[in-house]
Amino acid sequence: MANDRRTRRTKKLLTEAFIELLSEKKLNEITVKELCDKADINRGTFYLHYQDIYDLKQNIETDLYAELMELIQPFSNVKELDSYQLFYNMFLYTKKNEALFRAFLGPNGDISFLTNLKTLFKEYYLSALLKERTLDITTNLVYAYDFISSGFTGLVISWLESEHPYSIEEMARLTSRMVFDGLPALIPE
Amino acid sequence: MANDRRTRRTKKLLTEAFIELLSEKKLNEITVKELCDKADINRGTFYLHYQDIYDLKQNIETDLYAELMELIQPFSNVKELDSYQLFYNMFLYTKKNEALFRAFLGPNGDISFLTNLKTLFKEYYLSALLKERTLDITTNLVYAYDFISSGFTGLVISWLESEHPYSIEEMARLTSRMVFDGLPALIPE
DNA sequence: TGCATTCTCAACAACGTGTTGATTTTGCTT
DNA sequence: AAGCAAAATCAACACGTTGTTGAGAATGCA
Repeated sequence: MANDRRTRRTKKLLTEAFIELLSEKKLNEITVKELCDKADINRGTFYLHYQDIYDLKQNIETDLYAELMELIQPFSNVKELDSYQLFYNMFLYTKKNEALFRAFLGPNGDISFLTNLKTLFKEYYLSALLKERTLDITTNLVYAYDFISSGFTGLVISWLESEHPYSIEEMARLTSRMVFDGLPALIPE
Repeated sequence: MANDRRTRRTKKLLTEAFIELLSEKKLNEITVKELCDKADINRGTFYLHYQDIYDLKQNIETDLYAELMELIQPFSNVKELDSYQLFYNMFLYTKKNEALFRAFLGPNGDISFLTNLKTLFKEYYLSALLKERTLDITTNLVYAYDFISSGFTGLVISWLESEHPYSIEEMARLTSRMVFDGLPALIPE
């Protein structure tokens, strides 16, 4: 059932139409009927694959998380962590999936997607540090990584929304500076 | 019309019921009917004050922004900026309006509320720096403040969701350290 | 080619929506 | 305390979306 060409086609069309709709209007304003009209799919067919719009959204997100984990995974198993490279890869990935990230992180986006993204990043990034050095996990440390992962995802969002005037390299470097040196490093004089 | 005791009562009841519902289910799952049942208000009355659920939400948010601006305003007009005090006041405010912030920033929350919160904070915090020192607004600087405001709101969210094991003082101090010294300041040894 | 699966189509009851007009209740005003 | 205006209630309405159904057509697979 999952690997029938017709099924793949249907899911693909619905997903594309959904991303497109999400750039126009809020999630709650999107009806199944409207989505199917845009995708040119019979409404009954939609219900063959998804329970409702939110189920569809959930499916798309789950696929994204899986890909992201594969991307981050290698970094948490290395002797010496290259933060810059991690940031770089993340920025690169968001650019490659730009339409999707814009939809999920933009004004009509989904706060739980953002939360999951931050959590994912935080877990791997923190565990990478803990493999580099033997440290106790303190409340301080957890909050510090909350700050960093939120700051980082915030940068991703601004970067996407501002038509990325900075290159991926510049964004990764800027992130590194904020994480390791703080604000003073970015204020002239 | 706005200052009738009946109107105030209706709006208050609807708002309270809404916040309560938002802690249970997602925004899109909340129907006008359900909301009015919970608030024990006639459904027709709801439409006397709001267009729909999202209009109600918008109204609540707008009130919040107004209060927040009054809170931040003084900080952007001072000769020497006390960042710690600003963070402190913000944490204090979120604690005072905890139910509301939990609803809007929690799993069923609203991404545009978060965005607006970040923007508000960023604008005032950045303009405070620019009054302290005469600087050009560079892309670097704007992104730096994106990072900070996202990190800060991220901390607020984590803090609220973790039943705040740290005091407001500790959170404000931790934020300061992340902003001005970066991660190394929080890693022991 | 033949079989199974998927998609389409039309129809259905059920439900929430937004609005209406008539009526009752409430609160400001003097 | 009385009178007037404004707000809340109630019942009813047409409307659109939802989720499901059964039968038939189209498509992919082997």
